[in-house]
Amino acid sequence: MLIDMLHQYQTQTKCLVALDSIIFGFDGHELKLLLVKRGIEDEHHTWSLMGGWVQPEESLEQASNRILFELTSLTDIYLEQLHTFGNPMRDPVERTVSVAYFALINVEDYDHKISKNFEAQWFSMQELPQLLFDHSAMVEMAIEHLRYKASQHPIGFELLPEKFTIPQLQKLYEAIFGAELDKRNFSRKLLSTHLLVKLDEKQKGFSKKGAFYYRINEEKYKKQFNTFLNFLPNGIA
Amino acid sequence: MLIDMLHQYQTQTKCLVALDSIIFGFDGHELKLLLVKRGIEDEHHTWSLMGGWVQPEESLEQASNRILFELTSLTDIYLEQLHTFGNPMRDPVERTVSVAYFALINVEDYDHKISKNFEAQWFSMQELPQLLFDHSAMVEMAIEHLRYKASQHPIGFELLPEKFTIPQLQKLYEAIFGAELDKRNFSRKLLSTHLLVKLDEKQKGFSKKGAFYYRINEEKYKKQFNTFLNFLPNGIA
DNA sequence: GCAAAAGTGTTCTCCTTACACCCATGA
DNA sequence: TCATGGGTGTAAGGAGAACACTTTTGC
Repeated sequence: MLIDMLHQYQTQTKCLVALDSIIFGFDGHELKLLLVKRGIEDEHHTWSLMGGWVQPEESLEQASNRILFELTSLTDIYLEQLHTFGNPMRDPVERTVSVAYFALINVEDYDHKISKNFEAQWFSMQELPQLLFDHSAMVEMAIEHLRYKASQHPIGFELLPEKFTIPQLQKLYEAIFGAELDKRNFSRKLLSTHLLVKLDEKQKGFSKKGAFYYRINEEKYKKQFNTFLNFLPNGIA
Repeated sequence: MLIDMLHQYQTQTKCLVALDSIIFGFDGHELKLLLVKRGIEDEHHTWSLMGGWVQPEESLEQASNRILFELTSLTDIYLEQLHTFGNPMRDPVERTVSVAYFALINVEDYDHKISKNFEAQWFSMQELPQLLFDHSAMVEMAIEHLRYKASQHPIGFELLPEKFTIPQLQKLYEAIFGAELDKRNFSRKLLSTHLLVKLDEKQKGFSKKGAFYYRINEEKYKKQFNTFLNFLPNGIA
């Protein structure tokens, strides 16, 4: 027995499809989340994730890149689909299915380019305000995913400038996991991947000795992306 | 500057929201995929994933459970959201965003309960037919996810009957990964989790000696689900 | 008694961990 | 010269991998 598909297309109720971005940033000390203010009748001036509607002619990936660009003017951002949220009551205005993407950007890049069309602000993960709808659940899931992902891949790069030092990267990992790591073991494990290229330049102004900058070996990184490593001591996560 | 949200709700074009299920099964030897025949004008009698439309009053989880139940009459199935597919051209009839769920069931359970409303069939993963739309990409992603998940959690249970033997579970893992595993190391690693309860009963009829049945310790399993283990020799995956 | 699958133990190696000292530099 | 953070080496313990023989029982 076959399903009469064409009939079904016509009788189905359609649904609004939105997209929300969980945007993580790192300022050198703390992990941060980028939020925007939204004005909605009942809930005026609530902070929320940056979001938007999926347009008729664009894919979800395109929509997520567009929406991120509208806010930050950044392209080539690490962006990954996280989960789709579709509870009928999640948006009290009208039923909306929202596809959540999570993004990693470095705060420096962003600050130059912020769009004035939005009232946006970085929040420490420790001090998040009340969020719109089910956005808190999205953030929760995103941080969990970030932890998992960072524990398996050296994904932390994406949150740092192109040139970064190993101590910076370590601080980032410590911020993500809320735990202290041993610098000797961390740098050994990291360098053993051969994904980092040491530069001649040293970081100035922060420490007296100065730490060497590294950059990522893009090619090798892409090739090895699906290689599972283990960036964490066993006790954590 | 605030976004005028209410205005935006009214002017957005809506979209069909569907759901597709990648249903894995295991028959003791091979990993299988459950497909249904769909009749669509241009592409008559194409095999496809089991799918359906998300109804106005139901959540995505509810929809995925309902759709699976319609086909298999099974409840309490392992079901997990995989990814949402939204390319504008993925469905030539009309733009449809599809949320893919992946499901694990054991073939025995299913065979008694199959609904006659669908023409459904198990396919070996080695011999999949051409699939509708982007369903092949969904299957691809699902098998990858199954491999990852199985490498970290003893999730294979879900594909087996309630009582199962360790050699059965090993065969399942070998089917998932397409690799042979050492039975001594496999059973040691598995038993070290203390997630299995040995039963007094032995499997009859398959081997002469007979293997002891085990069942899972549900409580412990749920508690430890997020514990990452490592069920695979390093070389694999 | 033999074929076929079940079940079990040990050694070696490598990765992980824990831990402490010297180095370079700016003030 | 001293304070601050950067950078490296090593020894001990544990987990993973490789590997072979005994057990059970249906035929």
